[in-house]
Amino acid sequence: MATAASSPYTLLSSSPMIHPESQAMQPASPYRGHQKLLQSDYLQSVQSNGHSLGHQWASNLSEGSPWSASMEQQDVKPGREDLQLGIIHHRSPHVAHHSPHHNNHGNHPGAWGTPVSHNSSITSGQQINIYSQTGMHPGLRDTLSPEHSDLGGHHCHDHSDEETPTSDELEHFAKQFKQRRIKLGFTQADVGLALGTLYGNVFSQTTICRFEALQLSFKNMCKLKPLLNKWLEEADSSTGSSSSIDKIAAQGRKRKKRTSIEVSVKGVLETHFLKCPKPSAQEITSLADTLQLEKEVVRVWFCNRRQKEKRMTPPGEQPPLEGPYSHSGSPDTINTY
DNA sequence: ATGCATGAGAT
DNA sequence: TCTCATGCATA
Repeated sequence: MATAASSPYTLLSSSPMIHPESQAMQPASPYRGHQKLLQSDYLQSVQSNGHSLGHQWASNLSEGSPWSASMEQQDVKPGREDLQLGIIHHRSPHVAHHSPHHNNHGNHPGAWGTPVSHNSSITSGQQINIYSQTGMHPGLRDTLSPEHSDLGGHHCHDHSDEETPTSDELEHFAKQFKQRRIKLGFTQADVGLALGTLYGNVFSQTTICRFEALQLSFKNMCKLKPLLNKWLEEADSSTGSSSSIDKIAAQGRKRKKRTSIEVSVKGVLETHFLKCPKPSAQEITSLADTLQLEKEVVRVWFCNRRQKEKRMTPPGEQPPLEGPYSHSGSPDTINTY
């Protein structure tokens, strides 16, 4: 495997490989959630701004106290007018997408596999999960509150669009998306950039990856789905057409180096997390002191840990059921041509 | 693919 | 200060 030269912090690190991908696919269907509460209450800048990176760490190689003294955020905005990469948008088959946002006020976030035992009303009530309670993983401790504003069954728009996809639907879409993406020869990073180029929302490889792996919150998945779906349409519309992948040179700023927490320390943190997922500032401080970590690091660790819990596909509950036989028995129907 | 990190908004 | 969306850097 040709490994890209890992330049710590210089300029771009765009791998010159237009090579589709090389990651193992996970045919697993992690969760079997069934919750149709959509909580897309916000529709943040979905367009109009293509880049909003702001925190750029000054090249501070010294790891003495990276983020304590000089953390200036001088955002360099690369005026990328419009970058065409790969996809040429020339025709849109059918742009059928209305505003899928009927803002529901605060609901509980995350909680994918939350077994809604009393799901009474769905937002747009149309696609009921037939998998009602086939098998839910105990790994997910729900955040389900008995109160869920149904707000649903009155103004039901029965548009067969991306109203409120179910977990199963999202799961399927993600899977299909990945396959097509790969078939088309795009990397996750390509897609992320393309989204920015086409719609003004740039996403990183990370996000695309997490989407495909269903490691985002339900709400987040719902938000991204339309975008990715659109990209798919565009991409497959221009199949065969010259797909020249151009990458833009990265900026050259840097960020703080990632703190590596030792495994043993992680173990301690985990233990504490199990006891108390939300330690107080005091607790965090003492814990940090004990572990000889900065308080911020500990605090962030807990935050991330909580987030991880909220995402589905709890670590360890990923059934990769792919035995010795690597037969691709996927009855997917993605044949467009 | 993931771990640690940032920042905007909600509390 | 937490949550939530998101990403750089890294394994």
